[in-house]
Amino acid sequence: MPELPEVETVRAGLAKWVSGRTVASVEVRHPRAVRRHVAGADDLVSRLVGARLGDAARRGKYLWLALDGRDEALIGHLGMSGQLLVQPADLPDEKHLHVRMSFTDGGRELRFVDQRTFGGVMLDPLVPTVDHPSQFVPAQVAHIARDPIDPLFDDDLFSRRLRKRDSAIKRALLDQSLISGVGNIYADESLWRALLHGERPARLLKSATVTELLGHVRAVLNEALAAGGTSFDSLYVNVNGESGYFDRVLAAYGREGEPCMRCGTPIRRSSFMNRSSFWCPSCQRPPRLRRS
DNA sequence: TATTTAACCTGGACGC
DNA sequence: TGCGTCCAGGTTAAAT
Repeated sequence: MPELPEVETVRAGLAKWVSGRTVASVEVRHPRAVRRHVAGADDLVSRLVGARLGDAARRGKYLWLALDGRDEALIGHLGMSGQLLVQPADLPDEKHLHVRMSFTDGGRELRFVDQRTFGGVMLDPLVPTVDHPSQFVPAQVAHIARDPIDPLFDDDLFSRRLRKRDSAIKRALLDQSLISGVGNIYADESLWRALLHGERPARLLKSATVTELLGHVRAVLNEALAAGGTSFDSLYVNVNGESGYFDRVLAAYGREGEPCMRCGTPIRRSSFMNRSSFWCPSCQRPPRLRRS
């Protein structure tokens, strides 16, 4: 599942293979893949053809390529199963190929492939960021907080905002407007490392505990980034179609019934927000007062 | 206003 | 073999 390390791996691939190239043609094969481009597929195509793609940027799980000389960017979001692939034009179409983009140099195509179509691509105007107005992000990304490996991420601000939340810590970690880039997998891994149960109320955490947790979040993300991301079912791949291998070192996520790597207690799975949480009942003690 | 829930979607796993 | 059901989860509109 694409979280920050996976999206960053894809961004680096786009910077290498796509930035600086001029769009020759765009084929939208599935309208749902461009549903967030409100002006429609035809508008997306007409505005992209002839545009030169600039630097590849990312915030949280969103990535985008600014269009040279224009105040707008091509946004991509991978959702849960999206892939942005750079493929030879003569390679057969993928089963779930939804958008194909060719370039004037006649080189490899950019393809958006998505089994579950939660992701998509769109064009969006660039707007100044609230905290650093000299920086620009697409308008649809403006509400997304910086991610913890962003040099401009404000640790103190995050701690203050987190400890005002009247919700559980895991729910807060998944709130992209508070901290971006963390999904279900890395939230569970970070909480396991920090010895924190995900149902612990955020507002009762001490500042030092939040600082320690943030350190674990950063460590997990950086380790996953170095490994090229996580892969469980081949749904996540980089632009060349290769999978990461961070899943080999996951300590909690997906390990229900297996011994905790720290204490040997079987990892437990519990229902959380229509998905699952994995945690050690010995290392990560649930709060005494469960939320109703 | 702040927080929580449900819906979106497809294919693999599983039980019968 | 075939059918039905469950599950995975990022985002956001709708509900509370």
